[in-house]
Amino acid sequence: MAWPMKMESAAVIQQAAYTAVTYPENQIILALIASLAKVSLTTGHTSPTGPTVTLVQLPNGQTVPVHGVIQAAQPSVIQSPQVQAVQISTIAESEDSQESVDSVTDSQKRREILSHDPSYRKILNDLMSYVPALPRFEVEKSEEDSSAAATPAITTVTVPTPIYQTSSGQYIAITQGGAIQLANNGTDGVQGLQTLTMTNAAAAAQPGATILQYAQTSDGQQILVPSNQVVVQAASGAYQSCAAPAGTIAPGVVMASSPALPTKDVKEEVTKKREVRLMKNREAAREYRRKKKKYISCLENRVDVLQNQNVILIRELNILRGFYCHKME
DNA sequence: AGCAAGGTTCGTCAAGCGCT
DNA sequence: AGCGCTTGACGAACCTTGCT
Repeated sequence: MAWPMKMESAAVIQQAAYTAVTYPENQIILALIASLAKVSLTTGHTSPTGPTVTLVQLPNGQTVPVHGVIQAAQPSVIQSPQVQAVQISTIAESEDSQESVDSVTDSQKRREILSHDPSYRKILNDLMSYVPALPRFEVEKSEEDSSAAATPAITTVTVPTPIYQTSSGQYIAITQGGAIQLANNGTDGVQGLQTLTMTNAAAAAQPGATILQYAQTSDGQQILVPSNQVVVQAASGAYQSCAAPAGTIAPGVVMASSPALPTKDVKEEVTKKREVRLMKNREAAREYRRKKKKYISCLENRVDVLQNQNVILIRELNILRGFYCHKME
């Protein structure tokens, strides 16, 4: 078809050149574009209110001011997935492909969400490490990280998560309010839910203290209690917890620790330490695998982005080839 | 349904690294 | 040096799939 074309072709050339020059890996394409079209691009300044005006000098010496169609120099797709998505959708629309529009919209949304993901940003930064001129994403601390940071040190160090599992598979969660919830492992978890009410007399952690203590439930099972809490058994038989001033126990209260835990038994101590270590490592392994999965999914998304970008560039190259051949005739 | 092969998930161990 | 965290490797248990 005949180009209504000077403007459009110039815009395409400029867009292609811009796209290519933005990504170092596209230098070959850029060289090809330059050799094919033999155009020189002069990007005008962007007024605060108006669009960029780009002067495109065509091989015959004619200078074409290009408005509107050519967007002002914008951040690279590689920097920002959202921008890439816009570019893709523009071209997809011109291709009259509803399917690709839909998929692009989906991926746009997906990338928009992902762009806020620290793992994704880290990947992007890694990928951009060979493009020093381009700005980096600031890797945000994830929610878990920030929440972990806000957690008092004593809690994190001694008990990473207040959920414990007994030797019989029961799960024990110690809530913020100090209640102990018991849940049976397996399908009947709800049925087996029990609650031991605990009164947390002082929320403040005692820094530096590492106390391993076990409370015994009604069915004789031992449970691990955070080191900043002392579990005592009141006269009524109810279990209570209070802040544990390091090494001191209020007189007159009966410790509910298991009789099977003689404090001077080194073997027991070693066993308990090992259990804590295993529990921590178990949690760490879970967390590591979770992060790994997230990272892999981000990489997969990155593959999608680059594949789309590749399609765009090839398309633009073909257009330019056609334009060049047309000019030569 | 039963079985085997392959895949996935999870817990554990151990090495390495950074921090104090 | 000791400690805690991260991460690769390994094995066990469980799940999925294809075949008979």
